[in-house]
Amino acid sequence: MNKKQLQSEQTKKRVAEAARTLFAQKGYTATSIEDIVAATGSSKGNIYYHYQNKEGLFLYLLDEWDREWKEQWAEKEQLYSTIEEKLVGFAEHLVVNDLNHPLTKATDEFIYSEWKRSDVQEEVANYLSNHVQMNQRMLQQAMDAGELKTTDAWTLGFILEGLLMGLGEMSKRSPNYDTTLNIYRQAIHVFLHGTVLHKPSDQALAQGIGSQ
Amino acid sequence: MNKKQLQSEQTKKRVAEAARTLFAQKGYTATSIEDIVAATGSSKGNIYYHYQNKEGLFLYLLDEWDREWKEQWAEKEQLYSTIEEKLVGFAEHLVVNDLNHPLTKATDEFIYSEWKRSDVQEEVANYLSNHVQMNQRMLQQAMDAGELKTTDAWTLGFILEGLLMGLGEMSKRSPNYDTTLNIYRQAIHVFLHGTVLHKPSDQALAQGIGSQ
DNA sequence: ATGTATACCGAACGTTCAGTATGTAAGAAT
DNA sequence: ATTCTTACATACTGAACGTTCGGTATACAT
Repeated sequence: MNKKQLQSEQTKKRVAEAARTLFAQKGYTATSIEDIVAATGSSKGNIYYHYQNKEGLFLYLLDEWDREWKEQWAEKEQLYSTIEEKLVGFAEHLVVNDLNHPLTKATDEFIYSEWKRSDVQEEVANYLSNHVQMNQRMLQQAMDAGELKTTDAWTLGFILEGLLMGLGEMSKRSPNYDTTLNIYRQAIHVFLHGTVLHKPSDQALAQGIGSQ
Repeated sequence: MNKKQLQSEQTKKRVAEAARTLFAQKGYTATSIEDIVAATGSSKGNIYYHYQNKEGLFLYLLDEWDREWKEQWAEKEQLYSTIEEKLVGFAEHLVVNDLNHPLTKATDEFIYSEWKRSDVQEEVANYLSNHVQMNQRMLQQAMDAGELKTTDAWTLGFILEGLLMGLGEMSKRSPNYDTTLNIYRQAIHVFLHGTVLHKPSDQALAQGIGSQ
């Protein structure tokens, strides 16, 4: 690694970090290249030297994020044994690493602003599909272990993903950390144990015993 | 009502309808006032005569949508008796009236593109809060009727809203109607009955009876 | 018949912003 | 010592778009 190459790499990172901060603060569209120029002291031409374009710069940041996210969860996952622990841990991981990540909102904005472009749509679909499959594996394991009712694991994975994504969507608006964490935990509980009241009489009747 | 006023109202509606179609097809940002001009044959000045600005025009469309949605659900709700029927009906209503509504994506785009503006954020928060409260009432009724376990109805309403919103978010990408409807129904089932396998031994032990 | 408010037109403006063309200096290669 | 390449700077382009505004036509009231 040359002295020159080293310098170059550093400036590239400097740009990336400044961009991340700005995207987080102002959003994707509202952050202009000029803003990044002003924040880095670097020049416009230089940014276009290091990154293909504005979108490329943003996608670079998303890649970094995804990589880190996966690494961290892979480490954490091993710590849990039962499906309940695992799901709660997963929910917590989401709250900590996604909900509070600076780029969540900017990413949503980016996706929806470019929502017509098929390549973006494809990538999002891919990302979701991966997540659903991840959930599916997790749930299937639990089914095989006799922890969960045996049903279609893919559908269940889809529902779990929907639940967590929806909670995220809602929680982005109200930034109370403890409440959010609590809601996520309760949501996992609902996912596992449901909400209907099993009247003693019902169970008893089903088992051929008198009520009460 | 004058002949002139009538004409005026008609053109206003003509603009609204053309705008709705265009917003649905191209999204909010990508639809220019010029596009609407071209589609209506009306002029730019005329559009600004009838509506405050581009945003005002869009919000007008959202208002219409919301009004219709509420009316239709109010009618439907009376038809159900148990909470299970009601929730399934609710889910179906969402799939039919929201997921397939032309403005869903454009609305998301609009919200995220204007996500910095506090008034927009407030309105969204309001909208969500209303929905959660709606769910809360529904669930509280079911709790009072002994259909559901008695817990915090607000949290449960929040979770339900999250679940449905997340499923919507996911289903927007895969437009298979039947699959979507099926997933929603199963999601309601999970919400009500959970996913864990109640081993017979567990229940039996809890009740002090031998297994099987 | 005439004044007036309403409905509508369309050219022009001002601004924003991603992207490019061109220049240059310093380090690396020969 | 020279040439070449890399890394960065400056100035500029061109297009898009929301909004404004001076003006016109039409229906209605008096």
